[in-house]
Amino acid sequence: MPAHAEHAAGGVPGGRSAGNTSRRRCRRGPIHGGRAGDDDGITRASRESHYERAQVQAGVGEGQEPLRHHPREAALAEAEHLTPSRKTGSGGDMKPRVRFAPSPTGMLHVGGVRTALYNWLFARHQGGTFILRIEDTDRERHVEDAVEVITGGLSWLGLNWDEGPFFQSDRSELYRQAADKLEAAGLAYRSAKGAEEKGEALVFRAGAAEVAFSDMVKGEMRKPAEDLVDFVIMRSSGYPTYNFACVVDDMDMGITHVIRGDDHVENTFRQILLYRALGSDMPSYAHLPMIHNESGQKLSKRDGAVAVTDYQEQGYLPEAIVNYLALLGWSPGDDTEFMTVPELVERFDMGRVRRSPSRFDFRKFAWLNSRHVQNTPVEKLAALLGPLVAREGLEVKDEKWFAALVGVQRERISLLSEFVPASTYFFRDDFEYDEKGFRKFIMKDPGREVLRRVVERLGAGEFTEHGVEEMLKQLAEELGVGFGKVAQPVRVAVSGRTATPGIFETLMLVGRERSIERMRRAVEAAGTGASG
RNA sequence: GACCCCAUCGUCUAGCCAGGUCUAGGACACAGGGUUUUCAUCCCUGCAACACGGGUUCGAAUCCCGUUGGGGUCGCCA
Repeated sequence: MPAHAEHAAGGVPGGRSAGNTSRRRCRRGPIHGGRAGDDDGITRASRESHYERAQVQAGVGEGQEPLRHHPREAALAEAEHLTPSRKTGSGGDMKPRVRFAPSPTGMLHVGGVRTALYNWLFARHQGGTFILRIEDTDRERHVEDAVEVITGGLSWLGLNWDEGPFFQSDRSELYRQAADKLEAAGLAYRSAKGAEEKGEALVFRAGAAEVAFSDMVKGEMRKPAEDLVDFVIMRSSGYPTYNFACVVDDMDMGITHVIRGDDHVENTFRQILLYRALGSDMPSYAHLPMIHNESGQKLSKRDGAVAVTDYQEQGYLPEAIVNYLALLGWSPGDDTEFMTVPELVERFDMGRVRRSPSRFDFRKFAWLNSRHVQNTPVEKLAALLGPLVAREGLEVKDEKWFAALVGVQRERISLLSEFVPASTYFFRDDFEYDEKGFRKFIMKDPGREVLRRVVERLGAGEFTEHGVEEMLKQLAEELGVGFGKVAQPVRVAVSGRTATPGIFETLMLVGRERSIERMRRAVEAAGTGASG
């Protein structure tokens, strides 16, 4: 890993600076006038030149071009240049390098997952690199479990990373060096003001220049100098603050596009100041709108299920989570909503990300999950459901039988967790009868009569769906009643419920012997008037 | 409060940048109906939105300004 100072000062090819500089220069003119790589960065940076550069970059002064009319498109157009065809210059690999940089809090939040997903989709769509970096500067002392929650969650979702995970806690030297350079250049000063403990923090001089950037989703963003104040970059404890570590790392890792939640826009202004001071061009930015809860606020732990593991437990499929989260703030432009992961990768486009926040809608999420459940091959679904069945103490004695069961229940559940409760009577005989159903279909005519005759005939004929169908239909005819009058008593007797899969499939799944036993038992219960 | 961002059915959204083809399209949810052995699926129908006010224009959901509303950020947290 190259030391960051060399990287910044030398304009090392392969990093972000070489390619972006020329791009910016030709596309933006003076507003974001290229300059990184033209000088030695922090080694020669005096405070004045820092400010001058900033002014030029910010478009302050006479004869400047007004802001682009469609800044968002400009930012997007720039991102488009990161295509293989543009690779030929001396800049080396021009493909985007993005990162997901969560802090190890012990859970992977859906908002974080959405951020990770958009980074991942952006990278995969363009053939770029997706990097995982753990932001553990010092607050949380590197809890191993917390990291596994993140890596495990991303893996489960299929969001594989190409580099990392890197840990900020392992990179102190890098921050130290960068901080020293800034201090030596007079761009930062020591101060004990507001110290929580003894000792001095290193404070960065915000300077007197406006900061502006073109966001890929929000368009032109700017902040006047007077709204930017000095801020701490190195704590008195010797650890870097978030903004500082983030910039140093993004530079060092050659991050070309920073894609994160828009709760970071204020940080972005400060971070841009740091790029300038460290003599680097800045990356492109995409600030994603927040995901809100049902009351319209930023989704937080208080809103119930927000961790991926919560959804995992409730029986959401990873592809459904990915699909739903992708749709929260982005759409492909036509009416397509159900999409597989490869389709998402194919169609994802930062230019179609919305600027306004969206609410998390559990109903639609569940609906989408049901679509994915139905789209999942039976064998795969059976493998997923097996453990859930075992967890309830139920036993799968026959894999083929289980696959058949999964096949009939697949279209009836939207969450995997619904499978077991909906299927218990297929596993065990000690179910109770639905009170109303028992009275209506078994106590009343022709309930008992139907069951007596079915018991007689079921033992004899061919026990196949077709054979049973013939038999039951003939019986309905004999009794001069509709088919429902025959099917419902059988259904309640065999399952205890009024709603089950098709009666023939249900009978096949329960089996001949057990079906007969259950119907006898129902007749008996009806005789004693007990339905329990 | 200051600064920043946002604003189409209850929700997710298409349309907006390149104004007319929009009596605003789709989806979820909801209501009604149909298919059907129950459930589910499926099909049909319905309900339901351009926040408000100005301006520009022959013409505005689309462009501009303002208002209102909502959100975000204001840490030696990330």
